[in-house]
Amino acid sequence: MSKAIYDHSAIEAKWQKIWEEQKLYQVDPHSVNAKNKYYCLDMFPYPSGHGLHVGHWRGYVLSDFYARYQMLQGKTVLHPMGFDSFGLPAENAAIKYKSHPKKFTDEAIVTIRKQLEDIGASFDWSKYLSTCEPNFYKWTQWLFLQLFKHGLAEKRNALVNWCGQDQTVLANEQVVNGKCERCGSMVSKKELSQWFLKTTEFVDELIDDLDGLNWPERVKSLQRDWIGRSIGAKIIFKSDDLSIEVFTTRADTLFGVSALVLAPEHPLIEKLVTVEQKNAVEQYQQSVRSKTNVDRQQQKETSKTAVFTGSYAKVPLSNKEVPIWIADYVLMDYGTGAVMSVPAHDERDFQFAKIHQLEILEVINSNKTELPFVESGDLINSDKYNGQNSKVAASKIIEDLEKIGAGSATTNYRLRDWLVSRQRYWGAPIPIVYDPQGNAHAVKDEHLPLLLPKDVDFVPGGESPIARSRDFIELAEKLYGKGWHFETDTLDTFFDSSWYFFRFLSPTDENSALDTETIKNWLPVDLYIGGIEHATLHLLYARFITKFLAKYNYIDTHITEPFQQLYNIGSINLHGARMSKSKGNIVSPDLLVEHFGRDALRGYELFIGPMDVEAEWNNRGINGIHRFLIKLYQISANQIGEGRNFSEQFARYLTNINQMIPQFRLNTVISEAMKFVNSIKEEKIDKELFGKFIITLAPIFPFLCEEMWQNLGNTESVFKQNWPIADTSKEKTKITVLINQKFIAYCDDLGSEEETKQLAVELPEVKVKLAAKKISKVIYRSGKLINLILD
RNA sequence: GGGCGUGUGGCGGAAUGGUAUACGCGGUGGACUUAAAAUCCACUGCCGCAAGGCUUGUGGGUUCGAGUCCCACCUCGCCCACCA
Repeated sequence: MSKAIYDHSAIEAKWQKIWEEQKLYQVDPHSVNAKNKYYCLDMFPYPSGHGLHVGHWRGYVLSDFYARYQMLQGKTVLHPMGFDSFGLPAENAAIKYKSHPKKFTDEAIVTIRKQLEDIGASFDWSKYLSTCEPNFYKWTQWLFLQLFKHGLAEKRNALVNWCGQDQTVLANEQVVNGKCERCGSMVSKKELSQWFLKTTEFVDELIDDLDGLNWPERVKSLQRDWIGRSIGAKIIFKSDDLSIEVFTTRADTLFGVSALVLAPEHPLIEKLVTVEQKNAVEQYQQSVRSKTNVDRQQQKETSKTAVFTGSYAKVPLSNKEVPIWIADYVLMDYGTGAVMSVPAHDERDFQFAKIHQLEILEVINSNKTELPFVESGDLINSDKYNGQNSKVAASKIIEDLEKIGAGSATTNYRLRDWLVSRQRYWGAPIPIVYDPQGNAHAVKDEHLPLLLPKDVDFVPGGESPIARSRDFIELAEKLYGKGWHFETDTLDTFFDSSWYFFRFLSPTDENSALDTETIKNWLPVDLYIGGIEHATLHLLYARFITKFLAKYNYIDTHITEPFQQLYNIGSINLHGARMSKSKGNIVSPDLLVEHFGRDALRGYELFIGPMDVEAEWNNRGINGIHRFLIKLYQISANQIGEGRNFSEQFARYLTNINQMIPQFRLNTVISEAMKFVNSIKEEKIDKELFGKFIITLAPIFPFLCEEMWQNLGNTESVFKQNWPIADTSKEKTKITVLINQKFIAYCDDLGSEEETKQLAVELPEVKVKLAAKKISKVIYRSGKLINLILD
């Protein structure tokens, strides 16, 4: 038998070129029947100067598997790729090297695009887009203006998150444990006038529509928790003529209130504080102000610092007088910034009351001796509500409060509006122009894109770099008149990525942002692949934008969700840590590709372990896949012909992988393929059967499979074929014979216990074990096993 | 503190309640080679010369049968965290 040489470099170069010439992956989205489409999308990358590592490959290989698999299922597959190319890293690099962010970005794009092509993924590059290009951000600006026109983009004063390192404000979602999500430095609070998008307008849909999505439960619950819906009541407490509003989820415990507690920043404090307490209160407020948010939150149970205002408030319905306190465990930016303290039935209030010697009155009956008792039960010490169940009592109390104008049922959310202004250069300018009186107006459509000015020193200085551009100042006056000026902040780059998946359907359309008809056919995305780190960032923003566009008919109103199925790929680690340039534990794919080939690396990325969990990289593991490919190639070159009938093995293989593929179990798909190949050994295999086998492997090993496919005499691409149909008709039913739980042999399943037992006891292996012993019991499971229990 | 995971050979990992350790890596021995690499073949959970016994974090339970289901505990990991 002659040795065929598996020359991966030659094979890969050959098919890469041919596929490109044939435009194998290019689709015309306008011509496709919606039923037969498959939109497969990767979270598009930021063009980092560090290039791709083997961890990045994993996601792209996975999405490419499904793109190609769906082609073989007869679907028209859209699998586009582009770059999320505005953002801080390029700008910071430019400052460091006294260059321009565009230059860094362009260079990185060239490198990464080359690396992406190396993967051999089925990207349709004709749909390419890059968010920093004017032909994209023109429409990003347009989108912002649509939000503005519908009153969903608004400039307002607010206490916002400020990153001193990056010299810009951040959205709530970009603050992680009090630190900047990008640079890790401490975030402080600043009162600033900023642009907000009203994500809270869609808050209920953002929670409720999660139910219909095929997303990992983990991500759904992260979003639910982030949005944080709590159903409860607003209750108004009177202190002389002042009204203090609190939010509570436990209106049933109203008769157990022993104090009102306000956040230190609460605006009513000034009016509430008595002369005697003035000094103490001001000192307390001062001490809180000097704490960072993290310090403030890290105290938790250990200490509940607080100060008394000297004033009292009346509890509605009971008319009890309770003291008004100030404590920093109450947060100004949640609810109303004030709470009613019920020590007997709330952990925090209990600690607070113990430290400051407040009354602890039980109003829910519990058998437990230990307080606080936070569950529901029947009311006690609550006047006419005594004996009622707390759930019932809560709604009754709210009803009664409503009658006297002292409260109402309400729902409170943790989600805040999305702050999108950034005081940095490398982003899309916010397309707003101010008249001489300072009123905001939309930049006219004919002036879009409002280009980023070039004459800018973009070293950050707390105000936006483009405010210092002469060109930008002059342009505003030229277009709009004397005294007019543009907004000088830029848009959060998450705004760019919140709509890019629509633009892939018409990336070069100069007349409109959205191709509504095509979007109607192609959205939602069928499979979206990326890391879990965007659970409450990008994925939330993209859902918001989609809901906005659907509500106002920019897209078909049925498309209320952007991503039907989401899959989170587990990270690839080295030495126990996620690969990153800063940790210095990067494995580059380039040498592996050269040595083992793209197919082998693709296969190993999938073989390394389950797709949704982290995996530890081991360079040597790729050997196994490479050997497998060599074996495969040998068979295709030398062992095709009349020989043993492998149709039974193949049927089993196909049945197994058909189950595994929808569950993303691609590591075991490869195992199954290896088993099948191992069973062939040196024997001949039927050409048609082997061809079917090649088709099933083509999504993983596209280059080699196309080569083998065409070497078998086929002239059309393997990706134009149909996925084989599993033939289960020939499968014989063999079942396991056990004696006292131990495996003994296989035997035919005759369908009934009696017949099968007769057959089983005649097997030589069974006869030996049985000897003179008596069978006391038979357990027969049709199609599975027969278990003979001996005395 | 709350939520969600996880625990199987030297390693990555496999196993609709039915032969635990598939598949691969690594290792050992052999073939080929002047030699090496590559490739191929055999063996490779643990104890034992063997027969045989033991083994899925620990302890219970359900079952003819448990890595898998139930209860309790331990380990490690991730996320959220004074959200009223």
